[in-house]
Amino acid sequence: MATTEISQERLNKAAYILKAVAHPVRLAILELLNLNEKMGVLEICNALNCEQSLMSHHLINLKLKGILGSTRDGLNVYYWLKEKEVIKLIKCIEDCNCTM
Amino acid sequence: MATTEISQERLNKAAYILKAVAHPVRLAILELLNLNEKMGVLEICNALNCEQSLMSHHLINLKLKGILGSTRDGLNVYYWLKEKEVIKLIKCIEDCNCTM
DNA sequence: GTTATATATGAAAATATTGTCATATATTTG
DNA sequence: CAAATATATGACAATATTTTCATATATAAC
Repeated sequence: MATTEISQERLNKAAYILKAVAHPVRLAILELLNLNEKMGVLEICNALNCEQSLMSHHLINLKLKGILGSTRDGLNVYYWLKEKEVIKLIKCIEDCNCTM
Repeated sequence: MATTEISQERLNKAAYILKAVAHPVRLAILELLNLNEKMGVLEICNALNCEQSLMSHHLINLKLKGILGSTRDGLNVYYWLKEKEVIKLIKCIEDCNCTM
């Protein structure tokens, strides 16, 4: 073992959250909700040009991990960015000189 | 389209880099190399209890994306953390209240 | 050159994620 | 209650990632 505390559980959690975010559509959702406070599902679908069912899957995925919150108001369900910290991840990558 | 510049290409790149990092073993590699400057492959394998061939795949993956650098010295190949910015990603997640 | 050691490679199997589609549920309106 | 609209769900197909294994390559020592 190495000199440091590289706990398996901590790394698993970090990877789990990173995976949740590591998808172009989900990143777009996060940025959108960072700008817009609260949005309905169809509104998000239209803004990101993504089919409703797929969008639901993505939204629920992010909600399950505590990254988004949601509330129903009549027919609509509104989502918002609950964990604003994740926006930093995106900013952070923009500072990287990683290659594609 | 939304009010903002949510460029597809930028999001694809961000997702691509996040995916590279979003794996417990690769996260462990990054932390290890953040602490240790330069390490040989077997050294990393032993520290992280991971089989050689699998480790090579991970290391080459990270190198390809510009996150690690490597150099051969005799029989050994040494890897180092080239893109230190990525460490911030891990720190960033630790500040999150995301659930597992 | 042969042997030993370290690392890389490629194919294939195992597993996980993503996308699609049909349909279910929830709510509102008439 | 029936119809319309918004969202969620679940199964399955498509695709991508991860792991394993056998083997290749590189270098060093003899």
